[in-house]
Amino acid sequence: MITGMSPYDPSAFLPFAVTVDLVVLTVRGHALCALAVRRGEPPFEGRWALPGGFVRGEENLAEAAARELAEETGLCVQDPGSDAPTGTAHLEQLATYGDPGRDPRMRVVSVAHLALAPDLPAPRAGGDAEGARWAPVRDLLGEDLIGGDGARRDAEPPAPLAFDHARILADGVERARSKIEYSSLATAFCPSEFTVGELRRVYEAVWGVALDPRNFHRKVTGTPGFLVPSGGTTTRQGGRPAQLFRAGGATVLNPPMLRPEI
Amino acid sequence: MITGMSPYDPSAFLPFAVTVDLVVLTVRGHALCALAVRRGEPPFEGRWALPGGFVRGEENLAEAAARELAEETGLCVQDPGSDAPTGTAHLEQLATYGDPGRDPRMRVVSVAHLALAPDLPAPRAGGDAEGARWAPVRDLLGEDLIGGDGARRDAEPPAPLAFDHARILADGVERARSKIEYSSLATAFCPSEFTVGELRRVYEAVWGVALDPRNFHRKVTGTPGFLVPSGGTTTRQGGRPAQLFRAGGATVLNPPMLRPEI
DNA sequence: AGAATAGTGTCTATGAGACAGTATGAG
DNA sequence: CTCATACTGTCTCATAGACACTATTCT
Repeated sequence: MITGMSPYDPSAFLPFAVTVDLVVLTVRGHALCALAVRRGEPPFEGRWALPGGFVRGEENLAEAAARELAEETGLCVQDPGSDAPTGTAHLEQLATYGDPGRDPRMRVVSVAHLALAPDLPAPRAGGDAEGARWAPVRDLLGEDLIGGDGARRDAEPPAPLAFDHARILADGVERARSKIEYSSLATAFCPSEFTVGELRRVYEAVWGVALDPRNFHRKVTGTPGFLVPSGGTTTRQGGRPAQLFRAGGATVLNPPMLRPEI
Repeated sequence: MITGMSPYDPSAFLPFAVTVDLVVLTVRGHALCALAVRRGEPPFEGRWALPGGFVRGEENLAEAAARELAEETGLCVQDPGSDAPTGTAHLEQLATYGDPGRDPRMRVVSVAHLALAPDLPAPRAGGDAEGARWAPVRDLLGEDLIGGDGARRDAEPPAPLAFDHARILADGVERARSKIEYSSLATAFCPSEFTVGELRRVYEAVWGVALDPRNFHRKVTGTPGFLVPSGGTTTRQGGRPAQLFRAGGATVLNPPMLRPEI
């Protein structure tokens, strides 16, 4: 890493603050939602932001992100062996943002992480944040201004997120939309047992499209390793009882579940 | 970014050094190669490493990566408008590595970038690096120890890369292998004009497989926006003259060019 | 002529999308 | 009964992979 400088110039080393920011996504109702915290201090005081915090001296980036996630939501990172009381989430590194001036106070490089969680937990405000909530992604990004399809007429004007968090959130959402195509990650949005219909509603919420229930059923049950029947059935959605499944061992989907174009 | 700490703890802010490391890939002969520089100072003195350097105060991460790339190779980042003399390359952020102890001297967070370049330039050592070379990825990663297929019996023992650069390189290679499936990025390995056969050899080198020339031709010429004929022909590969193409405007390939499994 | 590469055509298996039709519960 | 959801089956079209065949150059 400290190689290839020409000429070698120690004065080029200047100290940065390094933080982790979290894009925590879940599906509530029929909408893709993200965790937002209200800022309790300047800059952007009172505005919504992504949760995050400094990386500490003894932890690596993934550990810092997992710690922040636990502080904000109580969620533990999915890890076979450690049984979590409140729920488990998928966590992965997203991208790093380090433009000069993205934080007016100092030079901050933020390593954003993406977390996918089931709907179970109620958000809990951590520490100095005055509040936390699950907000529909379309509200946070102000995507529905022209929307002819999504009928939204809420009073709340979409105050933009603090810092460059709108871009980070957009990048995280696009990563999630893309990854559930060719991986089994959509099950991270579901509780440990779920039906094919519930999994389909996850795909519909993340992609924002309607899917054919019959073709979807044939596809996901036909992909080896994606779903394993857990034996039980449920009728919590109404209608004929549906078979319950757990996530199978497969992480990569072959063939992929390509989202319909436009 | 500086939100959600509980309790708010200014002492948690400790200074990091932030660097960019580069995974620069090209196709030489029939092998995927990466740019490696020899370290001229401890730690890991004399060992091969990825090129990289500190992020300066006034530049963002992409600018720092582009500057390092130009210093090491003379390549300019692909950008319609700016005509580069030595050649252009694709550049994108890869991932960030920040484990404590990855650099024994201090806490360093490295934002790795991935660059894809055509074979034109000879590597030029920058500044304090005592040398630079294009090395086959399989040599740098020591992947060919058991290889029954790839006949390699070179004298050079694969001394592992310095720091955690082997992992960074592996991540970059995997990103490149995956991205040429569903994007037109493979053309970044080609000169401005190229034949279908040359493009196929790029895919074969990156994936390490043999592809059917006839199906490949039908596929790439049938994907709209991937290739546009430039009018000329060439016979530099021997055999019947081949039509020359340029990269089309499409960045995403639909349908994708899926690599054969196993 | 023979070797090498370029390019076209043809067959087959597989999967996606559209949609008919049946099964089983709640009210 | 009606309605909602679950599930199965069938048809058609597009595409991938395998491979025969022709075209054009070089040695």
